Amino acid sequence: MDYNFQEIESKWRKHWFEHKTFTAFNGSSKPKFYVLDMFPYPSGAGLHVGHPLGYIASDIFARYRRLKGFNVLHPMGYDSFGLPAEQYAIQTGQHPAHTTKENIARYRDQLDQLGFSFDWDREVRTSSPEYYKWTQLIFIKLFDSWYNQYSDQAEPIQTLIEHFERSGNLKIKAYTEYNEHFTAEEWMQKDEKEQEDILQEFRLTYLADSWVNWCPALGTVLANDEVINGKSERGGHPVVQKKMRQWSMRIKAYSERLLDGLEKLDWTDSIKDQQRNWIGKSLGSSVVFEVENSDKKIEVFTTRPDTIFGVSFMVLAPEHPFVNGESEITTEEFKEKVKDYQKNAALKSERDRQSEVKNISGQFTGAYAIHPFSGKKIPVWIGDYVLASYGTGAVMAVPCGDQRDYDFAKHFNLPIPNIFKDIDISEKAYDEKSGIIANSDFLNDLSVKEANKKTIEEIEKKNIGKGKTNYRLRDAVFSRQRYWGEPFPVYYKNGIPKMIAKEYLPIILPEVEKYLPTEDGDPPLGNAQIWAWDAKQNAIVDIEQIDNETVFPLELNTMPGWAGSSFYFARYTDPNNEEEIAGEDALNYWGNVDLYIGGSEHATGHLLYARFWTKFLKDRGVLTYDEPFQKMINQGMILGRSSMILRLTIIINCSDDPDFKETVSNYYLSKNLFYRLVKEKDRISQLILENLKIEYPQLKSFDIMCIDSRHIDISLVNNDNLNVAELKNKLAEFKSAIFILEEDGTFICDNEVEKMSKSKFNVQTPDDLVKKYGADTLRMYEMFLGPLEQSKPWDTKGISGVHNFLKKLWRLIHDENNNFSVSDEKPTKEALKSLHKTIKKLQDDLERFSFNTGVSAFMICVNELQDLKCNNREIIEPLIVLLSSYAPHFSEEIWEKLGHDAGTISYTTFPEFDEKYLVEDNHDYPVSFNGKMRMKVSLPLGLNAEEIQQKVLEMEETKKWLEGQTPKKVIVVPGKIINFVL
RNA sequence: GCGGAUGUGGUGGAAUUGGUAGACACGCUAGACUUAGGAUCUAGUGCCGCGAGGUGUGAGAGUUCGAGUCUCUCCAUCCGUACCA
Repeated sequence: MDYNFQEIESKWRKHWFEHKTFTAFNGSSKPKFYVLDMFPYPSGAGLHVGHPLGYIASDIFARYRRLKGFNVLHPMGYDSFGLPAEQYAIQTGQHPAHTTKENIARYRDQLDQLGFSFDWDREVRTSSPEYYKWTQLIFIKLFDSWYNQYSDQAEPIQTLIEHFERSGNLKIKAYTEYNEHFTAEEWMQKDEKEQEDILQEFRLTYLADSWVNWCPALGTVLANDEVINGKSERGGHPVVQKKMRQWSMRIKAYSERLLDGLEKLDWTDSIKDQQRNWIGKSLGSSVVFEVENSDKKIEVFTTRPDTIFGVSFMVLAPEHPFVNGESEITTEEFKEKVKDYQKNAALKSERDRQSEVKNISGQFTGAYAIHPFSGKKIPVWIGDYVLASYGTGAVMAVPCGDQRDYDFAKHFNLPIPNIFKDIDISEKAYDEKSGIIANSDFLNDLSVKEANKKTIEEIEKKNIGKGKTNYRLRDAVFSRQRYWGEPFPVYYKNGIPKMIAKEYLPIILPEVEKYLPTEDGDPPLGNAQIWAWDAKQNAIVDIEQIDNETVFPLELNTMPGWAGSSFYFARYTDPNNEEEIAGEDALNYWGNVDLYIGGSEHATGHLLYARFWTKFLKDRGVLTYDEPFQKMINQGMILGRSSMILRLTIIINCSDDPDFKETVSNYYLSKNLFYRLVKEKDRISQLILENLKIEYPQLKSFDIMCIDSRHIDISLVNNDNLNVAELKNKLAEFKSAIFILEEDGTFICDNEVEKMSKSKFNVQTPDDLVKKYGADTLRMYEMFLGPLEQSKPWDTKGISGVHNFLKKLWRLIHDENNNFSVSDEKPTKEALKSLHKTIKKLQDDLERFSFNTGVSAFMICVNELQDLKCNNREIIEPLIVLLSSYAPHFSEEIWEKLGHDAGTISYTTFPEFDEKYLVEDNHDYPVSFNGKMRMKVSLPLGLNAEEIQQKVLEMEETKKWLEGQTPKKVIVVPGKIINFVL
């Protein structure tokens, strides 16, 4: 073999490792550049070919920036807390720390194989105590903060307490949903518990009974983004609503800043829009409706105050306080019916409610509200299309202007007053925000926009509401009933949560016997024996010692997966700092991430939470920037090609009794036979019969009942051809299976393109390909596959093309005996042109992250050099430097052979592009007549438009095409095109 | 429903500011070398046509001397999200 990639690659991997070639130093006269990948969760399946896609891209870019003279930070780590390790632990009893360690080792091996230029000295693991110490510290800081809306930032809770002590909460403008007022005296009279209850309304993390997505199968609570279509993201188990005491993050306080911050980020519109929608800002107004014969007032939020005269009924969420418990407004007559309705609604999980979008349900409460302007009586209903968790949990229904209200009104025969001038609402609601308002007292003849403004003015004048902004974003539940996560630095003194002081962090995850919840339904940490806090000794002690005097119970929940990943980017900049998350110098030097590469699936999870924490940490002086990721590229998913075999379920009859039937389901039909099953039924049936007869000689009749498909391991399949013998050998269940083959003796599988997953047996690991073609080939091939941001099915068909390119280049600079050989002669003009064209193309491609066309540029260049038989040092050397970001091992090898110090190619400089080599004496102008290209003329460069026109008009060929006509106009773009308009 | 994308040969995909559509690669066809080829090299390869030529970027219109690219309408596929008042 002439290009011995295996030898070359292991040589350079070793060299880089031993020489720490890619260590990044804090502080340098060079400009900085921070390239970051979303760190992986180290799953048991190892890396598949989709994982490295983004890493390869970021590595190419990091190496490119190094050549361009930047001090590059390019770290890697592991998001190593998570559910799979825990579930594995539940099944096998293996400690998650153990499996996590093993998985990380495997990941590291696989990553190393690919020649990444990570600075491994900066590795972080979210599950290591040295790291989660900081996660715990941030939690404490959040607890110790409130959001001051005057300064528009988070501030220490102490300042709020001082304020309460001085003047109560009357003059404060804080982010909270607490709406009672107290004076300084009243504050001082409250006991510790009462004070803490109030403070919890302000703290940025707080305990609350909240409706949570409870997953009975996993025995845990899930965040909204961990629930997909009413099922858990992991495992797909059903999720129901449950009220639990949970830690929550007051992310809502940051709604506006999270929205604003998007403006200055260089992210795709798609992700920005997803975040905008998630935050869901809407402008409108609150309006208070009095209730007849009651002192209760129903507050609603509406984005359409202009439609206030179209209100014909009101709807409360079934969970609304006014239809529950003491403050109930339901009349005696309807109490029973309302209770029934609520019971039914509560039984429905979120999923059921969703799937019943079209089903309209509701119940009249017997109560009436009073319209604030017309004074009319408005019936109050409850209905589950109104959500308790959005707005005030109550709506003023305007059936003529909102389709849902319209449907509700039609269904329950409620009036639908029309308040739009010249609009027909007999079929459906008119929900456009335009038109003229009618039948609306003081709003008549106003446009929607004017009426909106006018109504808010009137509402505010009457003091029954005010202009208001509402956000869809909800506070993030932060507790998980799991073992394998960060423990909270929290203990409970008589039910009051207390933070453990910074000096005693980290609070290390205790050992447990079982990873399942306890019998009482406590989280797994409830199984820990050594899990109580001695507040005097400041130490974790045995739970037996709990006396609630000096020894207290510790929090049993752990933190969610997104905790550790919300600040890791900052930790990389100063990973060994034991005093702070990162020192000021490191923060100031590296700043935020310049380029972040990862999947778009984290749009409303990780990417939102990381932004939230960053803004918070900036407020509290921990970080120096308020957006973590300046530019982001979202790589597409690499899909797998699954192979499936088609299974027949056949009913057979082997006796004379027609009712004596048996079912067999171990017959498999080759794909092409299956597709011919309809057309050539008899022939295929005959084939099946022949096979059946072998096993059932007594067979009288048979009938195919159904056909289904089963995933099988793609390693047993080659070009859709199943290796039947190996399958039978490997899996016992197929030992006695019958495979009905094609005429040529093969068994063809069906296939489908879908997400790679262990359960579909379609995972392609990079290992085999690295073995067969080398890491450089795989790196280039993954880039060559197509635009980085596009999802695409994995397909190895084209890999030989990329491999050939490297072989070709190798041969170009080696003689027949595989000895390195370059010419020291001056290169030809053509060769220089080819080189400089490539430099320019490559640089442009890299700057716009077009990695696939970059690979093509190399191929074109090498093809040209091969045609020119050019192996001049002056061409090869810069070309190798260009190539070093894509194919680092190959390039290092040649670089050394060219006489440079080993391992120095990464820190040489990117070749300078010189336009002079591209300048041609002549340019082939396409000449078109009326826009149609007819001929090409070669003209010297440097002529102006007029001269070009003159020259072309004089040509015989031109005259032929003009056929004696005089052109109306001649368009000449020097260096580009000549067009005659006839 | 709403939001975002994407539609180009047999296939993956190029075409950066409107200026020679299909670069590059796979595949395929033919040939050379070879004991052999899943090695290497040469030529060809959008479609129709012997050819001149015609035609061609999901469909239809428009702007322009000129449109894959800009505008409008529609269709298809994928992703995200969903009773948000």
